[in-house]
Amino acid sequence: MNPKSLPDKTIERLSQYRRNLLICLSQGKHHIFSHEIAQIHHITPVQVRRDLMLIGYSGTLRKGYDVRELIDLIGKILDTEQGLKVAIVGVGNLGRALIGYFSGKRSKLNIVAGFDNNPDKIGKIYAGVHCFSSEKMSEIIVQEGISIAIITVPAENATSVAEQLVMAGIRGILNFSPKPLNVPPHVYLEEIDMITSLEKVAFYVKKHL
Amino acid sequence: MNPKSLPDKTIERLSQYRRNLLICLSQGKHHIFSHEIAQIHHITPVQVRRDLMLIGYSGTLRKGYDVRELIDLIGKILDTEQGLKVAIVGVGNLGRALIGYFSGKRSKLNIVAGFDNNPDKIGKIYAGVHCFSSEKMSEIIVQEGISIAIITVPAENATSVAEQLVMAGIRGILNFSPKPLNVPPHVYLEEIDMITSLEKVAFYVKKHL
DNA sequence: TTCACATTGTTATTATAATAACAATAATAA
DNA sequence: TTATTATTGTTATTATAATAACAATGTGAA
Ligand SMILES: NC(=O)c1ccc[n+]([C@@H]2O[C@H](COP(=O)([O-])OP(=O)(O)OC[C@H]3O[C@@H](n4cnc5c(N)ncnc54)[C@H](O)[C@@H]3O)[C@@H](O)[C@H]2O)c1
Ligand SMILES: NC(=O)c1ccc[n+]([C@@H]2O[C@H](COP(=O)([O-])OP(=O)(O)OC[C@H]3O[C@@H](n4cnc5c(N)ncnc54)[C@H](O)[C@@H]3O)[C@@H](O)[C@H]2O)c1
Repeated sequence: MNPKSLPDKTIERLSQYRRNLLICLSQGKHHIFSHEIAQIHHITPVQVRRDLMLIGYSGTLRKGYDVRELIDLIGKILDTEQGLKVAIVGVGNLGRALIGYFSGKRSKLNIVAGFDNNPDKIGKIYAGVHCFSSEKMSEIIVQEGISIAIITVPAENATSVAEQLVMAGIRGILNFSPKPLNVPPHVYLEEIDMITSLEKVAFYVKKHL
Repeated sequence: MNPKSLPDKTIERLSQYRRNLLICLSQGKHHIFSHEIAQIHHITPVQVRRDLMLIGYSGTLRKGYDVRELIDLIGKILDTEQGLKVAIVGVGNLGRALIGYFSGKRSKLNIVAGFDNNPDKIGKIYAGVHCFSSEKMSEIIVQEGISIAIITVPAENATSVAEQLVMAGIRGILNFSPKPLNVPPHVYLEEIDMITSLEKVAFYVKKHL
């Protein structure tokens, strides 16, 4: 029940379980077995039960898990009650795609601002998200109490943007630029490196060629 | 020297090393120490040396590693000589951003086709990449010898698209849809789940709040 | 009632990755 | 020349994650 000690990979899977449990619920499915959850995610039932054990959730023998209860428990672990505010820095091709994708989806994670240094973009609204000048970034982050930032600026500006974000009090960063970033320990950093992902696919394709 | 046995994480780092080594080279830096590579990626020098040991590369004592040689060796491991062809299925917001991002960058991984089922998009060219009807997908994949596919269709269509791709002989898939896919063992699958990544950031932010 | 068994929950083992410890050596300084 | 040191290369240890083994138990069939 102590979320401080949950394995990283379990956190990832909880997020995925929840998404698909919500779909189950919407289809009128109220109970689910570990092997059913496993099948959806292409993992083993043991892995599922172990994850649920770690979060202290018990199912009913021969009846499985209560979908609603499980969704709620995962929410208690992953979400904060009031939700967290998110900003996107760099409203370019990827930034705009992400705004469209994320905004309105998660009730507990709201994109409340975009920042860009291109005058053409400043003042515009994308999928309901206002794009501000990056000069006002620190100010707005503090004012609005934004705690998470998504970095989608070109690689050459990613380092300085990250520094500004840290200075402004951001607590978590999701970095899409291929530039490795360095942040102090109190800031959580997650990097999505699509070039590496694609090259990895290529490597394994080559291997099995 | 046997690339069959390289750890997955080493493969990822090799891709990243190479990218930054190319930048070093372009800046006229011809030799580099393990602690310099480490600093760029915010890892330990030991990790770097271990990776290089695993690929059988030796540096020179007190002089470090030859940047050019290292880049070439990583290329020998990650790339195929003739390169591999890549297709993007789903030329929507994300698909188009990716086309713009990837095309023309990597000489050994070329996006040679896009596929969509929306008539408005079929026949159009995005950043030099022709968008074809998804009905012609199998045909063109076989014809062109495309071995890698990037899936950027809506979740509800991801499963059927993946099946078609496997049937057409695709050997590696990079899936951006949040739908977990199932592919036979001879097809390598890499999934990028941005919702999970963002929720993970939120979890750790909450934890340290 | 009793037994079989489907399913959960937990512990033990193994696999993978990261870190630490240390051995080797060539360049430099004394 | 010899000692020092910066740096590489390798082995040993520890940490993390996945898998396997198995114990527990309520349900329903016989
Ligand atoms: N496009 C993709 O599909 C894709 C995929 C993977 C990674 N990336 C990475 O994401 C980043 C953005 O890619 P993109 O294709 O959207 O590029 P883009 O050029 O379309 O967008 C970048 C945006 O950032 C803005 N910007 C630049 N410097 C800034 C600063 N200091 N502060 C605020 N805004 C600033 C620019 O004005 C522009 O709007 C890059 O680092 C790229 O490597 C992109
Ligand atoms: N937009 C993002 O930033 C983002 C981020 C993460 C994940 N994703 C995922 O990527 C996928 C695409 O997102 P998007 O925002 O680009 O959506 P989108 O609606 O803009 O694009 C989807 C495209 O796929 C095409 N399509 C639909 N069914 C198809 C089929 N069977 N064959 C071929 N083409 C088909 C549509 O015509 C459309 O052009 C979704 O699964 C989404 O969950 C998107």
